[in-house]
Amino acid sequence: MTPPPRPTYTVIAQAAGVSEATVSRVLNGDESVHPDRARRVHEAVDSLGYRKNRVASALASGRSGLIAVVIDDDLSVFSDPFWGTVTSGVSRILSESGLHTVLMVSPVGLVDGGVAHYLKSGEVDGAIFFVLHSDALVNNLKKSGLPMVIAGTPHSSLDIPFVDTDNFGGAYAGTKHLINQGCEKIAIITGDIGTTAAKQRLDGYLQAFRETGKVPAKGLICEGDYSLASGMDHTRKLLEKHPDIDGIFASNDLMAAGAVTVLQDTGKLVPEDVKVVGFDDALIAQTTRPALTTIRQDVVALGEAAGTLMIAQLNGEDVQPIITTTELIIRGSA
Amino acid sequence: MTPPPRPTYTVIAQAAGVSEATVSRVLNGDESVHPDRARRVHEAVDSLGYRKNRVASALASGRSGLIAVVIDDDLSVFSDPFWGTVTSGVSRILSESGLHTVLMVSPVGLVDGGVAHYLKSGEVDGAIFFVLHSDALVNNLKKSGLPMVIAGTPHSSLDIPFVDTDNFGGAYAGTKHLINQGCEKIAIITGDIGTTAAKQRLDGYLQAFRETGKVPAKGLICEGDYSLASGMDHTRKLLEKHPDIDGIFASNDLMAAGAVTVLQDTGKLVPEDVKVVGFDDALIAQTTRPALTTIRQDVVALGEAAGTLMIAQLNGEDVQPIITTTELIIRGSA
DNA sequence: ACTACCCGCGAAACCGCTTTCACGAGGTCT
DNA sequence: AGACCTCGTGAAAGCGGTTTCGCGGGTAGT
Repeated sequence: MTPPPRPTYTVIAQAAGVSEATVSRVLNGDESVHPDRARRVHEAVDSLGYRKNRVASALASGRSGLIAVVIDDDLSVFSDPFWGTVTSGVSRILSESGLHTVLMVSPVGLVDGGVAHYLKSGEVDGAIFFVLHSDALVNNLKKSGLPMVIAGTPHSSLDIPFVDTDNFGGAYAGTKHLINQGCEKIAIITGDIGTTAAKQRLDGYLQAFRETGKVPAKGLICEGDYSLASGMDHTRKLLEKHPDIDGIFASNDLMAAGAVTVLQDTGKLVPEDVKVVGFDDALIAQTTRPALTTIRQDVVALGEAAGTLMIAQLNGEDVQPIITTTELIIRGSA
Repeated sequence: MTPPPRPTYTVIAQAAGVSEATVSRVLNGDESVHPDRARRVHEAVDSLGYRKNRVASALASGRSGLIAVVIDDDLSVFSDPFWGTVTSGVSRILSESGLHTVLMVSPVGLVDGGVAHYLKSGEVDGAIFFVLHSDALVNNLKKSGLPMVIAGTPHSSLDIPFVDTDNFGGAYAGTKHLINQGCEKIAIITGDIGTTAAKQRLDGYLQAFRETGKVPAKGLICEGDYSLASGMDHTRKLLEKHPDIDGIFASNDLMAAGAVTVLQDTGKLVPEDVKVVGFDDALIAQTTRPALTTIRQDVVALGEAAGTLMIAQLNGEDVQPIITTTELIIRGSA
C-alpha cells in the first residue's frame, strides 16, 4: 500500500552531476550532449531505476504518446474478430515507436460527441478510424490539425491518409471465380452500403459481371449488413424469387456461412446446386461444411499499415494511401 | 493546419471574475463554492467553449483517468471475439464514469516487461487483466498499490478483486446434459490448463462424471488450447484411441466446432453417434451443422462487472468478486 | 592579437491544472 | 463585547518534465 516514490530529474541530475536540462536532453536523444556526460546520465538512470513520467512529459512537450483507435460502435464490431485483429496489428506497430494505443468504441456519428471532444482535447497525438459511415467527424477534426488515418476508404476524397483492402479487386476475383465455375445466375449479398468497402465489393462484382456481357438481373443484388442473420434472410428471399440462382457472392464470410446454411436447409447442395464465395477468410470460413471458398485479406497487415502511416505522419513524412492485396482461397463451396 | 488555441483557467477566471482556484473547484464539483459564482464559471466555460486539459489535470492531481486493459498476447486472443466483447463491456462502463480505456495486448509473463513498467509508471489509475497464466505480475504490482481487477479467477488466493464466469457450474451442466442424453463415454477437450478457467471447466466435467459413480477413462481428457485446430486434432486422436466415444465436451465453441467437423469427416453422425457440447455460445455455435449445444456465458456482463469493480475500487469501496452465471443452450449437437 | 562565431550546458520560465494555506467576514457562545 | 469558529475564497506553491535564452570558452577568420 506504500506508493513507492519514483525518482525525478532532480535526483538524476544530482547523481550524474549535470543539470536537469541536460538530463532531459540525454533522455530525448539530443545529440549535442558530450558523450561522457550522456553516459553519466544513463548510468544514473539505470542505477536509480528511473522512469520518465509520461504525463509530465506530455504536459511540457505537448505530445502524449497516445494514439486513439476509434471504432464506430455498431455492435457487430466485436462479434467479428476482424477489427480486433486489425487493432492488434496497429498496436504492435505503434508500440515499436513508443506509442500507446487508446481504444475508443462508441458511436462516431456525432460531429460533436464525446469522442470528438476527447480527440480535440489534445490528449492524443493522432487518431485512427475504423468503419466510417460518414466523413463528417473526420472532416471536422481535420481543421484541428490532428494527424489521422482512416482504415477503409473515405467517402469523400479527402486528403487524409487511409489504408484499405483491395475490396474491388477481391470481389472481382471472387465473382470471376464463380463465373469460371460455370455459374450463370449469380447473386450478391452486400454489406452495409453505407460503408465504402461494401460499395467497392459491389462494384467488383458488377465489373466481373459486366465483362461477361450480361447485366445482373434485378433482385440479385441484396443489401445485407455483414451479420449471419442477414446472410440467411437474404438467401431465403433470393431462393423465393429466383429459385434458379446458381451462385452467391457474399461480402463477408459470416453472411456466406448464413447462405450455406439456408441453402442446405432448403435442400440445395453446395457447391453442386449453388456455389458460394465469401470474403475475409475468417475463421468461420473453415468451419462451415463445405468450407468456404473466399477472398482472403491480410488483416494484420492492414493494421500494421495503418500504424505505419500514422507514424510516418507524425514524423512529418509524406504519406500515401496503402491498399493491401487479396487472395482467392478455393475450398469446397465454389 | 492552425492549431486553435484553447482557453485556460486564466481566461475563464477572468471572464467569470473569480480566481483560478475557484474555477478548479467548480469544475471538480466542489460543493463549497457559492452558487452564484459557480454559475458565472459555468457560463464562462460554456461561452468560451472551454475544455479541461486532462494531461495537466493528471499531472497536478496524480490521477490520469485512464484504466489499462491488459490482455496476455497469445495470438488466439483476437481470433476469438470473446475478449473483444468483454473489452467493449468494460469500456462502456468506464466511460460512464469519465474514465478511458487503454488497451494493451502483449506478453504479460514477465514481471519486469514493458507492460509492468508502464503500469508502474503511474500513467494509469488502474488495470484490468485478462487471461492470466500466472499471478506473478499482479502480485508484484500489488505492492505498488495500483487498483487492479482480474477477469478470470486468479491462481493463488490473492485478495485482488476478480470477475469470472461460473466455469465450474457451466461445465458441470454441459457434461450432465451429455450424461442425461445417454452418453457413457464422454471425452473433454480442455483449454490451456495454464488458465484457471480451463481447470475449472475440467473440474466441472469431472464432478458430473463422478456423480455417475464412474471415473473418466484415461485418455478421455485432452488438453487443447481453445483453437479450432486443437479441437480437430484432439478429436482425431480421440477417435483413434477410443472409437466408441459417444460424447465430447469441448471447453469452447471453437474446439467444439472442430470436433464436429472431424467427426463428420470420419463418417460419424452428430448427434446420433457422438454428441458434442461447447462453451461460450459464440456466434460460431449457430453456424455449425448441426448447431452447437453449448454453455452460454454473458460476456458483456462479465466486462461490465470488471468495470464496475474497478470503479468501486477507485472510490475506495469494499469490493467483492463477481461470478456471472451460465446457461445451457440446447441446439442440435447434443 | 582581436573580433566574430559556434557549441555545450545550466538557469529559469513555463505547460495548465490542483491543492494547501491563510485571511477576512460573518456567526456563535459566554 | 471579546474570544473562538466556520466558511468561502484567492494567492501561491507545486506536479515533473521541456525548452528558450544566454553565458563562457574554444575555434576560426583577418
